[in-house]
Amino acid sequence: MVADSAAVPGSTSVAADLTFPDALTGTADEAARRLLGCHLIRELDGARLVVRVVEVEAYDQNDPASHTFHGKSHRNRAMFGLAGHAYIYFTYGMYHCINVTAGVDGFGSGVLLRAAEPLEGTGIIEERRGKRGPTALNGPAKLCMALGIDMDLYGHDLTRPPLRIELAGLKPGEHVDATERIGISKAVERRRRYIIEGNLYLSR
DNA sequence: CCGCAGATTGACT
DNA sequence: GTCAATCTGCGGG
Repeated sequence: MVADSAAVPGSTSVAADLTFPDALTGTADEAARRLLGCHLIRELDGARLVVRVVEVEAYDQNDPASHTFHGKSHRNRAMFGLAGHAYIYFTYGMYHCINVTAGVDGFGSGVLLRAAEPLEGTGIIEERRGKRGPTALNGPAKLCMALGIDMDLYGHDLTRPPLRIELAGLKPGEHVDATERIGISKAVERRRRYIIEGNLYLSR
């Protein structure tokens, strides 16, 4: 039961004995690894939607690609708060993306949720998206569209409904890979995108 | 299959 | 004024 972290690429190790959100108070990379496989539980219009996170990216204040690199602002303030809350941003004039805040209070770090596989409410998710299969959830903005996540949930405590996270380990045989992040123009070479290798619901 | 343009708004070191 | 942690549809090979 110790062998887990040694088998994964990258330098950060992951202890399995912490619960959300205490497991996210370390580095963004540690938090990212711990969020892989977690369940996102959304109550929306009386329905219960559950998805399993399979792709994430780590960002923090020391990273030129991070929204927090230039310090605290009105837009990014949630990232500087306690771990386990929602940092949601609006981009390209029409999309929302969600991060789970990480680290200690006062340090701007978080984990972008990029892709997930549906576990419950698949029909509703596919109907909301007008798409079936992986394409309904395999991208950060798609994920938010599928689950009805927007600025109303900015700063939301993710231990509470209507949007909650429960940590969950990987399945036997699954393992984590670290790759370059997607869609950024700075610090492109940093391998802070973490995926469940080979999962069908990755964004690519 | 691939690549690219257009959409459309707000934040801004 | 610029540009963005994106997605989609369309046109070409």
